[in-house]
Amino acid sequence: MSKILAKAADLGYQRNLLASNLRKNRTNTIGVIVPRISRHFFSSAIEGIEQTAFESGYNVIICQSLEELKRERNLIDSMLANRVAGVLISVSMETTDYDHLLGLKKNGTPILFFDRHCEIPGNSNVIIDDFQSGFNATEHLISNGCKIIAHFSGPQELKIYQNRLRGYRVALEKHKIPYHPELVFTSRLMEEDGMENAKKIMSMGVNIDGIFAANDVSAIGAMKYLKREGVKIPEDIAIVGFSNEPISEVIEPSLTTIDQSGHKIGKLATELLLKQIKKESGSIRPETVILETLLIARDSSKHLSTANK
Amino acid sequence: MSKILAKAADLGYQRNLLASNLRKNRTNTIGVIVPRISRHFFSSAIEGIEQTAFESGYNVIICQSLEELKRERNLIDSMLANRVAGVLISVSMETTDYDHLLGLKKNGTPILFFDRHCEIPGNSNVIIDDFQSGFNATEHLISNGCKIIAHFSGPQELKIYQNRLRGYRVALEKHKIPYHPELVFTSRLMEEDGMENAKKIMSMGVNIDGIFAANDVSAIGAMKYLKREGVKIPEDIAIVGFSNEPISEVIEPSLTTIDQSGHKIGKLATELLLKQIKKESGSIRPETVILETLLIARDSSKHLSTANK
DNA sequence: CTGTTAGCGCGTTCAT
DNA sequence: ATGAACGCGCTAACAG
Repeated sequence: MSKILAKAADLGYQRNLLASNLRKNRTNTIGVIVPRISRHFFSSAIEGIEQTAFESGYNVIICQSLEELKRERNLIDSMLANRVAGVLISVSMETTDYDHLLGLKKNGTPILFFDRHCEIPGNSNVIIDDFQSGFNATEHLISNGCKIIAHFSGPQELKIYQNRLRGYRVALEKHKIPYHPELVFTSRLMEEDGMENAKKIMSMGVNIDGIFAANDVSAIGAMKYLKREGVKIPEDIAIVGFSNEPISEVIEPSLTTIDQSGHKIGKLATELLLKQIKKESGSIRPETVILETLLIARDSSKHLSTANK
Repeated sequence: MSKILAKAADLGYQRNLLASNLRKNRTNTIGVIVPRISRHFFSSAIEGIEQTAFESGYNVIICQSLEELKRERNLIDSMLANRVAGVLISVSMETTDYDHLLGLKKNGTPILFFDRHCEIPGNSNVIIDDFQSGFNATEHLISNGCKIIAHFSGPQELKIYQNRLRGYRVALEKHKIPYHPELVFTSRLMEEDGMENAKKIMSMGVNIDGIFAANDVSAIGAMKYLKREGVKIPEDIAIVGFSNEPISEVIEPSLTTIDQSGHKIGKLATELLLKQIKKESGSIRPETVILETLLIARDSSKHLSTANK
C-alpha cells in the first residue's frame, strides 16, 4: 500500500542511509584529501568535485592533510572505516612513502591522484603537463626579452615541482641560456617564502629580469615584496606565475599566468573515479589524464625596456 | 586476548563505522552547506571547520547550494538521511523560506548558522557585526575626506547585506551627508556585477570619491574595471572592501579592508556546534556569537587629494 | 504483485 | 573476565 508510505512521509520518516549502506555494503560517499582547503587551487578543485559528485548522487567528505604525512595516514584510515566508495587525493609534501595509499587499493577502493601525483605505477591520475607548462612559462619570458630568469619552485619532494623545474631548465637550454642553480629557489608553499626569495634575488647583485614562479603562493609573496620595494612589474622584472584565478588580473593586470583550472581538474578527476567505482573493482585499469594548461600572456604588448642590462 | 586484535590488524581488518554508527544511532559526521566552496571566505571557513572537527574526531561532509534553494533543500534531506550529528550552514541567497531548516530541528539535529544567518528566533549563530562593520567602513571613508560615497551591496534578501547597508546609512547620517538611494548598487555576487556597477558610477556624472563594497567580489570587479580605465585608487576613488584575504594587500597595497576571518568563524562555529551535539539534544539553548571585524586601513596616510570636487 | 525473512557488522546485555 | 545472542534499519531474495 502506498498509504503506508504517505503516512510515513507525514510522520517525517527519513530513511536511514547508514543502514542502507551497511546492508548494501557500499556507500555513495567519495573521500577527498587535499593539503589545504583554503588554497585557491584546491578549493576550486573541490568545487568541481562536489558538483560532479552531487550530480551523480554522491556525497563528498573533505579532509585536509595540512601537508603532514601522519594526518594523511590517519585520514585514509578513517575513510576506510567509513567505507568510502573511492578516494581523490593530492598528496602532502611529506608523502614519500606510499603504504597507506596502497592499503586502499588492497581493499579494492579506487584511488585517484589529482594534481600532486606519486610515481607509483598502476595508478590513475588527473594532472597537468607540468614539464610543458614550465617550459612554456620560461620560454615566454625569454621571448619577451628576459636574460636572467629566476625560478621559484616548490618542495622538491613533489614530482610536480621537479617537472616544472625540468621544463625551466630545458627552455633555458634550448635558448642557450646558462642554467644557474643559485637562481632556483624552493619554498614550503608559504607566502613568506615568496617574499623571502624575492628579497634574496634583489640582494644578489645580479640583474634578474624575469621570474617563473611555479606556485601561486610564491608569486603572490614575491609580488608583495617587489611592489613594496617599488620594483615595476613587468618593466623591471617580468613574472610568469601559476594563477590563483581571482587575483591574477587584478593583482597586476600585466601579469602573465599559467591557467590551471582547479574546477576542471576536479570535474575530470571525479568523472574518472566514478567510472572506476561503477565498474567491478576487479576490472579497474589505471588511466592517466594529462591536461594542457593555458599560458595567458597579458604583457605581450609591453616588452621589457631595453634599459635592463 | 589482544592476540586476536593483533591477528586482526595483521589481516587488514578495518572496523566498519557504518555498522557502529547504525548500532549507536549516531555519527561523527558534521554536515556543512555553503553557497560556493571556492569563494575564499567560505573555503577558509571550511578550513577552520575541518580542522576543529578533526581534532574532536569528527568528519565533515561539505556541500554547496550554489545559491539555489532547491539544492539546499535537497542537501538538508541528504544530511538527515545520513544522520549527521549536526549542521553548519550559510544560507543561499534564495533562502527566504525556512521549512527545511526547521525540519532538522524537529529531528533533534543541531543546526548552526554562520555568516549568512536567518532571522528566525531560537537559532544559534556565529556571525560578524554587519551593522558595525558597515558603519566603520563608511565612517573611515568620510574621515579620509570622501564626500560622495557609493555603496556596492549584495542581495537584499540576505540579512547581512541589509545590515551592512544600514551601517552605511547611519554613518552618512551621523556625518550629515545626504543618503541617495541611486548610489546604492546591489549585486548577485558575481565579479561582473562589480564591474558593471563601477561602470555605472563612472557614467553618472557625479564625482563619486568613495566606495564601500560590502562583498569582496564586487570590490574585485570594481577594482578591475577602474584600473583598466586608469582611475587611481585611492587618489581618485577610495575603496573600503570586505577582504578576500590573499589578495587584499597585493591587489592594491593601499586598499582598506574589513578583515573577516573565515578561519576563525569556522572554528568558533564548529566549537559551538560540537558543544550542542555533545549535550543532550533536549537541552540545546540557542546562542549567538557576534564577532568583531577589523578595519585595516592601509591608506590612512594618503589622504584624498583636495582636487576632488 | 505483495508479504515475509535473513543478515549486513557492530555494541549491548545477559548469562555464565 | 569471557561468551552468546539480540537488534539497530535496511534490502535482497524468496515464498505465496
